[in-house]
Amino acid sequence: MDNIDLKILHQLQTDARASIAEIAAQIGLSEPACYRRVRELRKSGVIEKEMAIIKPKNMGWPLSMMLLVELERDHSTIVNAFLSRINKQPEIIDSWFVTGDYDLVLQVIAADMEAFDQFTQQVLHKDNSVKNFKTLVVMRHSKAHGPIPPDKK
Amino acid sequence: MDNIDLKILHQLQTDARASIAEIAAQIGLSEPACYRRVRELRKSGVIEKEMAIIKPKNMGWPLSMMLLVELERDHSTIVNAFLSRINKQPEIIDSWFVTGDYDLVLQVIAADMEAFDQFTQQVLHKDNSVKNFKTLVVMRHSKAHGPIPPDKK
DNA sequence: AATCTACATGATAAAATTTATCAATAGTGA
DNA sequence: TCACTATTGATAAATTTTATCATGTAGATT
Repeated sequence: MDNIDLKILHQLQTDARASIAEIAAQIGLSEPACYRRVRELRKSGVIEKEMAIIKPKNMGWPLSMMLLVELERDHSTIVNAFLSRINKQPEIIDSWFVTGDYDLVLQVIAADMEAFDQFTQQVLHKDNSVKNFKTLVVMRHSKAHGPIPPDKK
Repeated sequence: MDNIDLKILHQLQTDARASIAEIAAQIGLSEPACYRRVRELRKSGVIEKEMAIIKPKNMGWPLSMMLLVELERDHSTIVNAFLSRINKQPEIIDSWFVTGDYDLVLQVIAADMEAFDQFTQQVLHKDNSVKNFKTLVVMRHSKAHGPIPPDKK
């Protein structure tokens, strides 16, 4: 994993559909050499996946929330069970297990407020592992999926 | 935007490198027809972009934080100015403007704690728009970029 | 110093995929 | 029924990805 790889990764975070030829030109490398690096980055798992980014509202999910969850206990077995349980919910599109004033940050999408209310009832209120949670309604996703810079500042 | 488009979008969120032929087969459509739909979805902006997903730690950013920020004032001009200012920071890879107990949720990456401390000094403490903020240290990104389901539950 | 090995590179060619062209089909409203 | 529009499928051309092979460079060994 050298500087060239980092540049490739940065490029692919901006546009995963750029052709190998374009990337190769950008970083001054031959096409096959660039191709092999990209292939290795994919195979090794450094590139987790390549995916389309779509605004939830454009797929019929106009509401987006950030949930700050506090759990009852910190025991890892319980936490892991809880995480694998809730991560099955398709409405939860991102979930971060954190330490600080809360234990979990969830990004949840919903078709409407009623559906969101149902979600909280079934997934959170019913669950004994949840002590409480706060809902932040997303008004604007003001910066989305910024590319991770190749250099540390 | 019909059901077929939604299925295509779901597919592309799982794997943006699937060939048109694969997608077409999956949803029972000819290759050219499928191709044209994908092209329109891209052109119309429904597909915002296609990008590689990479864990920050694999690019030399081992630390990840969620910041819960409270702003001094709600005036939209001030808020917008603040947002466009901080969104320039490459360490901020996602930023949600929300309503509730906080005004802003930021995902920030850092090479180490010292760099993170510097970041908060320069970007947050120095800024008059910031009333205060809480830091949640990410221990695990337990669900990442879940695909947005094509149907509303 | 010479040589060997491991590894990444570039040139080229083959395979696969994307994209354009065109004729045919299905659905709409007059 | 008859145009009109929009979408489709078949085919072919253009582009891109991928494989093959020979070359070159750096580090280790004799």
